[in-house]
Amino acid sequence: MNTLPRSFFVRPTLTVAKDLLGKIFVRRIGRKILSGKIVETEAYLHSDPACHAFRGMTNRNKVMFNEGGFLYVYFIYGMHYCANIVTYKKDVGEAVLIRAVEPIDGIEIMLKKRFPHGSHLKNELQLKNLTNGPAKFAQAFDLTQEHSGANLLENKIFLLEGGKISGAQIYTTTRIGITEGKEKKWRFYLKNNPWVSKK
DNA sequence: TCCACGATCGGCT
DNA sequence: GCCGATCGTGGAG
Repeated sequence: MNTLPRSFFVRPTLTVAKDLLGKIFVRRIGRKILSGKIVETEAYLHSDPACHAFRGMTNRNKVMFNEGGFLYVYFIYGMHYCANIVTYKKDVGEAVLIRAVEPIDGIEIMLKKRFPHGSHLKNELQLKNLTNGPAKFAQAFDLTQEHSGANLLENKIFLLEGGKISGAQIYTTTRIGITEGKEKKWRFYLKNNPWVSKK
């Protein structure tokens, strides 16, 4: 499978948000590999008040002003991290939030990250709860502030071409957890996928 | 300096 | 369906 090139990310953000569905997010920790198929995304454009970059560059959001193909991780609600993929051109300030993935490789490691005090039982509920939400995905893949700014064309955190996704498999709707720009239909997910966080 | 609030989750009713 | 946890951020003063 091919690694996604810079040119994939340096395109209009709504296009990238849709095209990211079905792609494989990969994180290498030493010799171990964690991977999952992206099943739910949200787009954040610089002209949109819900976007962190809306009011210009700050210390928190400066990573968003890179050209497409970098990771932007931020801390939210005093306890969670969320991971985004920077999109479009340098100095614009746009990104796509990864809201959910379907786990593929490294499920045992993800279980330990998500349920450090839990049992070893890998029941169906635990499997689903692994990555069916933006902060759950970040925790399962051990993505924190220190990974913000990572170049997705290097070999630690990167994306792979997955199977083909047709437009008919994609559902388009409004974004979650915001008060401004809530009418915009900039959330995309794969129909009938159990890991999608909210129908 | 201060302070309201958030791209959430999990537990409880 | 509702609510509490918990703190960084940035806008206001």
